Amino acid sequence: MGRPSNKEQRRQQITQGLMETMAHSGYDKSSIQAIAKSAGLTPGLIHYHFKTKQEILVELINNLNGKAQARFQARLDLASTATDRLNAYIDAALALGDGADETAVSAWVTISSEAIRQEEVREVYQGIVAANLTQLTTLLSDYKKEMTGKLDKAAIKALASMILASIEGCYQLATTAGELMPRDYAAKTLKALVHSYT
Amino acid sequence: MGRPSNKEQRRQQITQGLMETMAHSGYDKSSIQAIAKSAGLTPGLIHYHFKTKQEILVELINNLNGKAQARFQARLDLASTATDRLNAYIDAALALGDGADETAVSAWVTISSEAIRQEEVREVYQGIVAANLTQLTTLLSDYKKEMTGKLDKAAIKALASMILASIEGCYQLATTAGELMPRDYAAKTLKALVHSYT
Amino acid sequence: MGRPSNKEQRRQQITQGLMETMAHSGYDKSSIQAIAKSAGLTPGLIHYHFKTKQEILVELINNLNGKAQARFQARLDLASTATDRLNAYIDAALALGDGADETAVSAWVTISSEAIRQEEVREVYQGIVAANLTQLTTLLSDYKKEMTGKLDKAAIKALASMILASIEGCYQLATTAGELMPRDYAAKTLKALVHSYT
Amino acid sequence: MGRPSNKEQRRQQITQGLMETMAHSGYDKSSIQAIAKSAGLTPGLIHYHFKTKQEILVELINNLNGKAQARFQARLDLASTATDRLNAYIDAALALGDGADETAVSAWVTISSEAIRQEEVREVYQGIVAANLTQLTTLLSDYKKEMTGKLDKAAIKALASMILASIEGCYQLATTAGELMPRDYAAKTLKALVHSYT
DNA sequence: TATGAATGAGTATTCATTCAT
DNA sequence: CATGAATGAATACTCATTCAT
Repeated sequence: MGRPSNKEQRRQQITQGLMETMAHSGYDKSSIQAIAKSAGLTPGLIHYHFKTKQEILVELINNLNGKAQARFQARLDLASTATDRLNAYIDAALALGDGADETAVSAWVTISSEAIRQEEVREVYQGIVAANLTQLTTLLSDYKKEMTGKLDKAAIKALASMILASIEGCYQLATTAGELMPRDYAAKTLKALVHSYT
Repeated sequence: MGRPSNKEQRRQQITQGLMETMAHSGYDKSSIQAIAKSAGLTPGLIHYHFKTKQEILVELINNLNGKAQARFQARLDLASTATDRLNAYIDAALALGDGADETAVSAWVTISSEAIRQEEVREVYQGIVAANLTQLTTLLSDYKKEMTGKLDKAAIKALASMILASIEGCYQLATTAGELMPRDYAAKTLKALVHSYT
Repeated sequence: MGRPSNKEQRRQQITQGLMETMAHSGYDKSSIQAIAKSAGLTPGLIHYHFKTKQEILVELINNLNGKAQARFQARLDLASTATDRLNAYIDAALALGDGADETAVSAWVTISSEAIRQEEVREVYQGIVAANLTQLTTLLSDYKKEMTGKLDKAAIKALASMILASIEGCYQLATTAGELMPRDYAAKTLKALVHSYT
Repeated sequence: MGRPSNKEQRRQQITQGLMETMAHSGYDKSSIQAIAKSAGLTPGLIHYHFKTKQEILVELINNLNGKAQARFQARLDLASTATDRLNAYIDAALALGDGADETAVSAWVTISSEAIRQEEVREVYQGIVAANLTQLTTLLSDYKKEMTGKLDKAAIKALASMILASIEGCYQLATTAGELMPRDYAAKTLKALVHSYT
């Protein structure tokens, strides 16, 4: 009895609203009123579903990460070798056409920058970075076995870090200076570098 | 007659003030009040020397870029081969101990993110990106000749872009998740990747 | 659902607040604080209902013009001849006892002066001037027919302009030097001048 | 000994500076810095010659009035009859081509409006209004004798007031809605009205 | 659930005036 | 006389959050 709950839908609407405003206005300039407008809701309702603005941000971060993981998993299902799996990771991160979902990429760059100053955001963000480093380390270890590469543990960790850094850097340059970048260079070049190295 | 000018000194003080507050509070939260406090000046005086807050930011960007170029030039003077010169570039960008000047690096990451939303900042930022791409392309072309590498023009452009992205990504991860990163991995790993590739 | 709207009432309160402060402090000195106080509201609420201070001013101009037109219409209903109608116009403008609504008159003088410097205000103000010139021209044409006057079109236009100028001038002197002016001279003298002329 | 004083010249420069900025920015927006710039001087020097901003305004009012009187006197020298003298007054005020010295007229309109709110300005302004009323009353009395007009003292006072109001109104409309006004209507129409009336 | 009115603290910017040189 | 650095108070406008309905 009573109307069916729409909490989940509303929360989705709201995080999407934040993502869109944040993509071109940044986090600070994404006022609750602006988010509300972008989500087609009213300011009061935002605070009915989220206690604070930061709470929306955290949920958005997790949403974006979830989608990225899903993209990776989808490609993983088609991969049979360790090389395929490593490529799947890089492609899932970069092969979207270097900015397929421009809004999401732009929002992610902004999130990285918010991680510098908001403790709680930093924690969530670092959790995601740590998870990705682990994931990449595993992928690289398997890959090394397959290739009888000579990398030691430290080198693998360093390589994983550099791959992650490159990906984040590509997001950033795609957002801030996309016009200056070559077409579709990112995934291809990164894969080539990694494969030549191992 | 008249009081001796101290404009240059004051402008320096102010841009440094912005750099420091921006490094841990971001641009929006770097209020004129905060900048003033950090610079040991009064808010009114800030606006006596700079018309707008954005003007301070633009000057800071140019300052930081100038220092980076100076670091590169210094290393360039010691380099004799094309390989040395390429290494000099990467080292100048990354070998500061992955965050020697943490404040400047953190400020730079924030600047990249501001480039998304402030037109004028974007223009300045893109100018610097373009200049660096050109610089790197030249370095890589020379390097290729020296190594009889097989890279074509497009590949060189792509590699230059990826190197720049990696550097920016390293700055970002150093700032947002420095604890998770290996010690001193950045310059070493990037150089290794590039050299194995060519 | 939701709180009942009181937008119209609040906007009225606010424009009245501006009118009062503007009448004796001018537009620039009518701070949002001052308007808020005069309206019995908080500064934040002012900006909830009006985006900018200028928007309040524009609404006030239209309000004042609306009231003036209403006064004229009321007198028009009682007028049967062209002479009556012309008198109705002048009386509606001036016969309020040369300052019956001193506050409104004073605010209007200030508005005229703001029209010099604020583009948007000027446009609205000129629209009202133009409408009044048209109105007066029609009144004078009818009046001329009734009186078999010898005025040509250009003379009527000039006369309409002079009547309007005289009215505005009366407002100004009433506000700035009211004590020096004779009692109730305005409507009577202007009507006499016009009638003797035609 | 010592350099020759340039006080008078400096004061002139400064009042002219105020006149110019005030003409299109109003009094409040005419900052000392803006006046200084317009006068080709420095802010500090302004306050060396004038204690306050208001003092500049008062001197400007007197300057403008002085010039107006001079224009009238010049025409008066050519006038032989009372009619000529009355025309001389109106022409001196209005025949400058309805805005010959646009800047001065615009500044004067602004001054009228400042008279509403600044006590000291109002006093000076009212002094000028009073002097003009007296002047006009005398002119009209003489004129009446010449024309054996039937105006009583009260009517003359009322007429003088209306003439002054019309002049001020013409200034105002010339400044705020000049494009809407007929060419050179002002002096001609006002003289015609007055002469038909007496 | 939902609306939108209301608030209070905060922000960039302006400016008359003072004053060291 | 002259410069221009410096200040402190004021101002329009923003916004997360609360709350009456």
